Amino acid sequence: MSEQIRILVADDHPIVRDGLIAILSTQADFVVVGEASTGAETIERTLALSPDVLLLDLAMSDGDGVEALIGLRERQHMVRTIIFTAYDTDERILSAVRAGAQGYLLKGTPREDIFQAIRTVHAGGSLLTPVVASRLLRHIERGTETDPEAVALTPREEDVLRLLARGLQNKEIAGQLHISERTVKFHVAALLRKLGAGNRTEAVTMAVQRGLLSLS
Amino acid sequence: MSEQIRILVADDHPIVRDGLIAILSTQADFVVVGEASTGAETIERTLALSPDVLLLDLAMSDGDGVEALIGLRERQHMVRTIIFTAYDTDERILSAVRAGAQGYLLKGTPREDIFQAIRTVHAGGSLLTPVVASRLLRHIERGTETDPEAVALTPREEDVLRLLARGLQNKEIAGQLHISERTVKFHVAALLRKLGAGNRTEAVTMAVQRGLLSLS
DNA sequence: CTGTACCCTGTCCGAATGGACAGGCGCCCA
DNA sequence: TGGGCGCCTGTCCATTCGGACAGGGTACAG
Repeated sequence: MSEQIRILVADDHPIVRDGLIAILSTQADFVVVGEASTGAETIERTLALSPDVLLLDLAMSDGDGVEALIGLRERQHMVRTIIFTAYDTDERILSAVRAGAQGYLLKGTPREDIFQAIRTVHAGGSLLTPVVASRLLRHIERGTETDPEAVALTPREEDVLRLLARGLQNKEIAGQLHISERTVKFHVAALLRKLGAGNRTEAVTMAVQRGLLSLS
Repeated sequence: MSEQIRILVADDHPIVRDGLIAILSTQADFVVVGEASTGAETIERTLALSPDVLLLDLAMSDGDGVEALIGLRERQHMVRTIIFTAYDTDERILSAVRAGAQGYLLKGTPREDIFQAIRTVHAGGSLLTPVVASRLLRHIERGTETDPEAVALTPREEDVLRLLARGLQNKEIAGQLHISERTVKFHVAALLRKLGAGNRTEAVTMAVQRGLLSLS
């Protein structure tokens, strides 16, 4: 049994964790060594347990799964990681891959494919579905960091975006952030340009679709 | 063993189904008699298997879990139903309760509470978390159907809302729907009024938050 | 020190937005 | 045969939005 793959399951839904544990337990070469329901727990348990593979949900209650992954990388912890998410449109998948995830799985994936994915990643391989793979390829082909699909918003732009989503108008946003209305328009214009949106409404929906913004 | 509660699990994520089956199987008085991954399957299997309790996800790949429930009610099938969803802000929860669901559970619910909920509902009780319960109470206290929280959009308004979310402006929406720009403004105004939004951007985010619109 | 990125501010202007009037047509139900 | 509702259309107007000019300040890396 020394060949078993030691797995840590990180997801904020008990059901999903139980589901993963249940189906992973049917495989003789898998053993789930721990669970985590928050980003902080994920870092802590990974450091403590040193699993072979980390199954990580992007939507953790205390912030982002990507943050947890970046936190681990900063601590030089190179656990092989599979992102486990409900949507393949989530921009954060790309962020996660950049942060060192070896692959990702949709929650709709058949269980056999999940087993195979874990074994592949554990064996040193990586695993991406066509959608993500093609987006990454566009990165490589262009050989550039300036990918219109992968915009990096500045902190201030995120502030404006958040208020934009709440339906505030420029003047109100200016009041909230203690800046002039003109400056708000400056940041809004930057958002439209970076997101490729034609107006503030489209900017908000596109940001949501890319996982840059969550409507709480 | 004739006292076992026969359960049908409907969710479009295999993992969630497996998770439910796994934890439900630990209870001697539960038996999962079937699974469904789409709304159509849910109706079909419920009619075929007549489970005691239906665990139903709101987000089914082929449309709405609520639709499946309404379809069952139209066929006079009164299976006791628990909605199983990730968000408690979803307007569809209220729709589901109106369609005859006895309760709902968040996917973040601890497994013991899930067991208890199933037994409660099977025993003829109902089960609502404080958030949903209070919203329903507001319905009853007001004794009215005109609940500002539960707006009913007309088909045309939904058309406009969908295009609004894509960032189209009035003139473009008019072209898409083959109506005048003025009429678009009429429907937009109706949306703002019904949703209580101050502008189109807020209307879109509020609609998404209430489950009236999904950003595909 | 020079470049670069981020943040902030201004004026001017055409276009889009949303509200306040007002009205017509078809359908269904009491 | 009303009345209600959904859907459609119009004009007028104040406000908002977004772009096209401009520019200045700070912080940090090479």
